[in-house]
Amino acid sequence: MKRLAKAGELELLLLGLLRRREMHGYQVSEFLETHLGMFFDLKKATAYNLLGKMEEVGWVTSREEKEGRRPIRRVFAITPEGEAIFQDLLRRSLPEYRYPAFPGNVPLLFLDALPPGEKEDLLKERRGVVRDRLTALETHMDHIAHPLLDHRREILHAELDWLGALIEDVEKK
Amino acid sequence: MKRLAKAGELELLLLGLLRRREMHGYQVSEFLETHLGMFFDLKKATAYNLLGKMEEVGWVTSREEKEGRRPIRRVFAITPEGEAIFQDLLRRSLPEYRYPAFPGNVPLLFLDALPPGEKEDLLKERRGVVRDRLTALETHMDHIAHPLLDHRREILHAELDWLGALIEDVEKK
DNA sequence: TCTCCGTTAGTCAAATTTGACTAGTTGTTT
DNA sequence: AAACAACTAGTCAAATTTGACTAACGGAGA
Repeated sequence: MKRLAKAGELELLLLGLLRRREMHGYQVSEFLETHLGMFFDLKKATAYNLLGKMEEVGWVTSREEKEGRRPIRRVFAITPEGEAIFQDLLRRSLPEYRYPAFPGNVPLLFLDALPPGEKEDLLKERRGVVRDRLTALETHMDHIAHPLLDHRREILHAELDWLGALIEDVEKK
Repeated sequence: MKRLAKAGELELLLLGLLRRREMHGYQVSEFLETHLGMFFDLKKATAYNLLGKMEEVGWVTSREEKEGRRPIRRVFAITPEGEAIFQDLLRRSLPEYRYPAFPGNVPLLFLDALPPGEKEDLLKERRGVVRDRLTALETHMDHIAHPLLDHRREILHAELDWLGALIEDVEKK
């Protein structure tokens, strides 16, 4: 058996899913896409890759399954070692906080490159987009409740406030 | 000359830097690390790679420079085509808003896996970490002002509020 | 019943990103 | 002045991630 790979959030995510019930690869990637795609972005091929690695190190097992005349599929299940890793990883990563990356902020470095009038227009356009996102989210939240949705609302709120202040600042210049 | 590559934030960032003044690769990567490392995370090797690609498509040029007895270095400068791309990219990306990824939120999906007492403890520990980050940032902000620092403060604030509400929720359970 | 289309299940080559390494230069200590 | 650390400048192989592809099956309509 191979050496322990270092585990990150993606491994935690996959282990956490397999903990609920065993799943075949397609099921995993579909669940990720439809239920968690809003929050995390783990593509199908990456999921398959990670599942393969985690099998190599013994955190998950797989067996082949043939149902009806559908193509054979590999069903993954978490092992006791995987569960141990999950428990450890959960406890170590929950209290951590790493500041997320905001690649969308890059253009904000170069506001100086824009003529005075256009600058405000583009910022206001951005604010409009954020506003729309927020209203869409709040509508959505009438139906479904989840802490991560609350999180997103808070973040969008913060973006709005910040953009508002920035626009004011740029305007009074 | 090669076909146009599709440009993203990283290209915008590099073009924006080279717009101010020409720089050699090491200078670029050092500037990224020391001045922008807090905000964006673009490693040295990636920067070199992108500079190479951007040279292939004609957005930047490079010439060799020998200073004193130091090793030869390649000095990169933006071209008129690069400037055009920069202008276009800036105007298209500024009003966009893509929600950032929060990989650190993965463990929050699995709070159910923790016994009642520990859950609150770990969440409070996380809140402590965020709080410390915020105070550190506010101290830092007494000396330097920058919209992106304000942005970070707003985000950390939002995290704190959200964590507070979540902890309350979990406690009253 | 034949055809076409969307779903299921997964693979693969190519693109991207990174950590580790090299190798010369300057500075510092003893 | 010898030894050693730290800075400069960049390269490279390996790991990661992705978009595009395959191929079989099930169902709907003509």
